[in-house]
Amino acid sequence: MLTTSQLANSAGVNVETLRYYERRGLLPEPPRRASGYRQYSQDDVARLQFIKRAKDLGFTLQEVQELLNLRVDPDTPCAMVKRRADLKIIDIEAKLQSLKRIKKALNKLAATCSGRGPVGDCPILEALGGDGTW
Amino acid sequence: MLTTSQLANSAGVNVETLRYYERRGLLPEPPRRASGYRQYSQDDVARLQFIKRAKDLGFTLQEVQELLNLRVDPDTPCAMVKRRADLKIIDIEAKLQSLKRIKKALNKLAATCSGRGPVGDCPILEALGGDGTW
DNA sequence: CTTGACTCCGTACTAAGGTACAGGCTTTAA
DNA sequence: TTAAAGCCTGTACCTTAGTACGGAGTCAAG
Repeated sequence: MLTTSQLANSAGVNVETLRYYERRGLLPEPPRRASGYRQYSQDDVARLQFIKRAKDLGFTLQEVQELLNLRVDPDTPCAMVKRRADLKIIDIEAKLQSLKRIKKALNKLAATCSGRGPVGDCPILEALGGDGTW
Repeated sequence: MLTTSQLANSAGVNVETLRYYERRGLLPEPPRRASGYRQYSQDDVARLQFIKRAKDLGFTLQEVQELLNLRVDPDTPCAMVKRRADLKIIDIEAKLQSLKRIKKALNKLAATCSGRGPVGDCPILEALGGDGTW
């Protein structure tokens, strides 16, 4: 069982952020001690970490919530869950492609740099294919 | 040569956003016609598209600017450019790992869904390793 | 040569995602 | 047993990234 600040520290976020996430429904309301202090579990650590990472990947809190709520339950037809999951996968695949592109461009830049000779004005854009086609 | 709205349409962004990016220094000030109308080039299309994609990947406009400004020029020591590029690459590698993880989890969820049998309360978190270790 | 669509600039407003108090209890360690 | 540190709630404030005017000049089709 950990306290508010311990949970916050575990993910490197502000204590106030936890309350904000609770209000938004991203973190479930944790049990309280008699004093009213929140008591978090190890599950909450994993959940918070997931939120943080997904957010850093460009997902909005709304989308993060959708990801966390994707589950097989009696109230949601199986096919619908699958459809939603598949949509997210497509989205993620596009992000993977873009990231790999940028990474490749940076690698090229680093290599050019180690070498010699002039390069154009914007190596990043050039490395991305010149014609800007993704 | 394209007009403001043509450039905006090419990336699916608002016209006002272009002016905003120009103010922020993300888009260079384009040449003007006698009337004062902006004239954009094909390079600007590529640049704008890059900005949009990088933004969707969770980079802030500040970071996008840093990426675009990474270049080999006489005023920046080669080693420094390389160091910066390498740092960005590390950052991107972490993002790639996270994305792959989430994708794998979604695939597992979709598979579970197609099958039968009960699953836990939050398949996403479970699929991510159970113990939350990344 | 006019009319509707487009563009200009400056300024103000918005939405998302936090962040910071104030005032008042609770814990904990000396 | 008391002082410092931690936690509670509610409310107000902040930053980032746009978005939306208003008023005025410009362009292009009919």
